[in-house]
Amino acid sequence: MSRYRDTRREMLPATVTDLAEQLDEAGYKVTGPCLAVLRAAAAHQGTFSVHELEQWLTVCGESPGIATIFRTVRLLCDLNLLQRIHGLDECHRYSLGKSHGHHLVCTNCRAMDRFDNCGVQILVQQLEQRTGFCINAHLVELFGLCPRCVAVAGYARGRG
Amino acid sequence: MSRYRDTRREMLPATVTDLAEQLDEAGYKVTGPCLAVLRAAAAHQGTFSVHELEQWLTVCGESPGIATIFRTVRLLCDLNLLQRIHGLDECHRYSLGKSHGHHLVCTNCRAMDRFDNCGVQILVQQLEQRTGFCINAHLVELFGLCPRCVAVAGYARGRG
DNA sequence: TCTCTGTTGAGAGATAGTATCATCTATGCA
DNA sequence: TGCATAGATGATACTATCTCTCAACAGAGA
Repeated sequence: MSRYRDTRREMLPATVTDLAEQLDEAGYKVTGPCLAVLRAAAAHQGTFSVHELEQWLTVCGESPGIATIFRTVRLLCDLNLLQRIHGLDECHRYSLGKSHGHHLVCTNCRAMDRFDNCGVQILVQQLEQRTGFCINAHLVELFGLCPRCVAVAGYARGRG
Repeated sequence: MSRYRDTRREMLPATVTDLAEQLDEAGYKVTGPCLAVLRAAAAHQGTFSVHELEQWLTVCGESPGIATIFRTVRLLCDLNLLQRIHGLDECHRYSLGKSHGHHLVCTNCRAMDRFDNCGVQILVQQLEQRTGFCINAHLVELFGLCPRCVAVAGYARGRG
């Protein structure tokens, strides 16, 4: 077990503490650079890219190497503490959150809402019968405008 | 209108002819290198990457520059004749097909089935009410094993 | 304090994709 | 048929994302 629990716990926001504890429990050392990446991730509501984390850390005067940021992001993904967001055109954004969450992403401001029950079970059953596939994973992401952007821009809506 | 219709039509498979005609109708010249990329795409059942197209073309003794392949792929995407496949970890594969198709991809052999009605309309309505988002696009991709891979490997199934 | 083991970070490199620009080619017109 | 022109090509350089390697560093236990 790392020293993280003893020395740093009190001064960190809950999300960071939580993430750090899970890394700790998974047997990884929660070091300074690692903690910095966690803080950067936690500081970003909605979605973020690795580049954005790097910029945030630079602004804060902490800049672990880009390799460390990528490494920590990959680790968090492996532990299902971080989810990759699949955009319509890009796949280089992430959001903090436990496994099997789906995302509702604002295409204007990148705000994000998360939902769990995506209701594709019936579809999965139908397709398994029709195609003979054995379906064991799915990806459901929704895109649109968040209430604030709708209010600001008054965009017309359409269906994809 | 390009010369493509007059000179090349008879010697090409139907998929290629169809794609070429649509490029033609959209005002693009269907040249030799362009046609080669179309043939490469049509030759790949299921999904393919740009790198795979390049390799296929090289093997066939035709190798338009990588820029041309990317350019043609992007053009086909823009015209909705090609769809980007969002995998769980990668987003660098494509499949031929018209707009708003969803994909059921074999994670073992990359075989692909397509379906249109993904049944997320109810979910969209519920989420719009709950979150205030104005949802106008969605991404639904399913992953599993195709019948052949199921038969060969006898994989146990699980739910994602 | 020493040793061992895991982490960091710099840098090289892989992969995906774009931008630029000289050259080529199809097309329309005379 | 020849010419002018617009659009396509392809080589190359470049950016972005991400991985790999390895020496140096740091924490934990003896």
